[in-house]
Amino acid sequence: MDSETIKQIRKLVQEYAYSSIQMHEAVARRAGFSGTDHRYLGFLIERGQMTAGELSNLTGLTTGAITGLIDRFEKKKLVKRRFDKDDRRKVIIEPNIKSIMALFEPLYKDFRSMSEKLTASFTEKEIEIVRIYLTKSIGIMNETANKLDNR
Amino acid sequence: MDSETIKQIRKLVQEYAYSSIQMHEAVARRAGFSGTDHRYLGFLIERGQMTAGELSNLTGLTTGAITGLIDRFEKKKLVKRRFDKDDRRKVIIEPNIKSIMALFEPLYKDFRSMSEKLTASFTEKEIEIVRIYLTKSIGIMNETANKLDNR
DNA sequence: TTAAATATCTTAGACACTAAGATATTTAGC
DNA sequence: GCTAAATATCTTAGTGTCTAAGATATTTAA
Repeated sequence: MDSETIKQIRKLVQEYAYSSIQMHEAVARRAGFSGTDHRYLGFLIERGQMTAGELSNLTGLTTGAITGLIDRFEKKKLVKRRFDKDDRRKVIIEPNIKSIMALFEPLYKDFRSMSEKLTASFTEKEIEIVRIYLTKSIGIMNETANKLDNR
Repeated sequence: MDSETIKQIRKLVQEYAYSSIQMHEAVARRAGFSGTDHRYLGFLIERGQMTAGELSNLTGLTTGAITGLIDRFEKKKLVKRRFDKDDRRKVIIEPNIKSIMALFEPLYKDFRSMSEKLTASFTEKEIEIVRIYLTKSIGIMNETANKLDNR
């Protein structure tokens, strides 16, 4: 493999990350979220219900910040608080998938349609290459993040 | 193209975005940056010097926030302010590439090495597929972000 | 020459974050 | 069973970054 090619791909991956973040920020602004709340809703959608403490670990925010986060989401009826029946200290955050989706789906509609068209423009064999690339990259990024957070 | 495959890729792309953001956040924490400053330094590295106003447009922050941002970076000697010689109202932000790199490179070292190994594990033809996929995805994300920001 | 436009900075107030401690509940040792 | 320690979340005080509005400095255009 040409070292020039490797360099080119590295640059592309970096650009991809920035474009991705920019798009997420733009969506957040449109949905009326300040800062990072959009991302945390994403976690909740992706992983489903979790306790306040789990969300704290996942996001790196203190439990105090998480309390405020849940308050904001609850006020917008995007999540519900529920005490764990086996451990009443724990607060389970139940995302209201429907309301969250209804909020963001219109904003992602065009993106989704264009992305699907892009995927469909590849052959099955080609998209399998992309699939492998993405999967392994995700693994590498998670490993890096965990290492940096001493986990 | 199988609709199941398309769905799978969509999910993967989403997961990729979250892992990428998580890793960037972890790096930022380690480098001693609160919040979003890491990302803005990334813009400066990627695009090179720019005026305060350009950074304001790019980030969506007000000019007041940009003033504070540059102050923080300048205090850490990561950028320098310079007046544009043709228009002395403009403040050109000159990133100190060396100091910024020195700050982040150790944190990205392992990631970079793993990523390069991953890229090298594909054939030239395969990586060309990945290259096309990433390039077109970047285009789609930029278009989406611009549309949402009414640009 | 001067008014309008432009680019950045300043300031006051809003909001989310951390750190530390309070509260409520569970676990473990006796 | 009782009590101390541990755990999970919430509360509070203080900090930092953001926006909105207006100030300042410079350029452009009439």
